[in-house]
Amino acid sequence: MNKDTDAIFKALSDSTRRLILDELTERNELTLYELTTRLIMKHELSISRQAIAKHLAALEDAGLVKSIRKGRYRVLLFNNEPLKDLLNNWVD
Amino acid sequence: MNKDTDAIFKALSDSTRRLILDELTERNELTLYELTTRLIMKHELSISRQAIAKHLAALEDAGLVKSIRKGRYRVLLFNNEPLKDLLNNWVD
DNA sequence: ATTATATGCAACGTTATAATTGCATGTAAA
DNA sequence: TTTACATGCAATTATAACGTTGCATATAAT
Repeated sequence: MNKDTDAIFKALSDSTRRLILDELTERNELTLYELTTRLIMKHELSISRQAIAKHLAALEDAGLVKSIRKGRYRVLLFNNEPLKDLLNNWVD
Repeated sequence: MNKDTDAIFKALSDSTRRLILDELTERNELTLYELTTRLIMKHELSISRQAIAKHLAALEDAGLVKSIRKGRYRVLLFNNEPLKDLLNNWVD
């Protein structure tokens, strides 16, 4: 019942955040800008850049996304490590 | 992005509901009454029976818990089927 | 039948979450 | 050094989630 686990499940509970993870799985190293346009264009999502940035904050808080500054861009990296044993208590 | 997936992740996003799943994993076939006393006594949770009933509704909605009436009791059964391939898109 | 027990249902208040808007900062190109 | 572009931060609003309270229903025991 640790705090990290809670952050992970909370992060996964939103469909937009899961979509972000899907995008990052398909094509790692997206910038926030690229991600935003992809979500809006490709997935016809109507959402602001700021809203996406908040979702990313939640994902980073859970350790599911890392981000590094590259020039004026912020590059996003998916980290699935926290997911690996997440359901092991319930699924064999 | 289907509705079921959303219900499952939403169900898992609450720590009390995860605790309920833990209890049902440890000892299947609990009645709502037993579950309530266990959560309150054993885990020192301060929560009403009605609140637990709502959590169970969420878990049932996600297909994670089944319940059957037995006399005046409601017996709860854990079903981990919906969890089995839940993270497969992200974890190998 | 009456009483006790286990559960169901609905209205309400409080808090948390998602998203927007507006402005500020930092970096790159002209 | 302007100007454009990508991102960061803060205040606000709207909605959803969690929990409580009060009452109703159903089954079992006396």
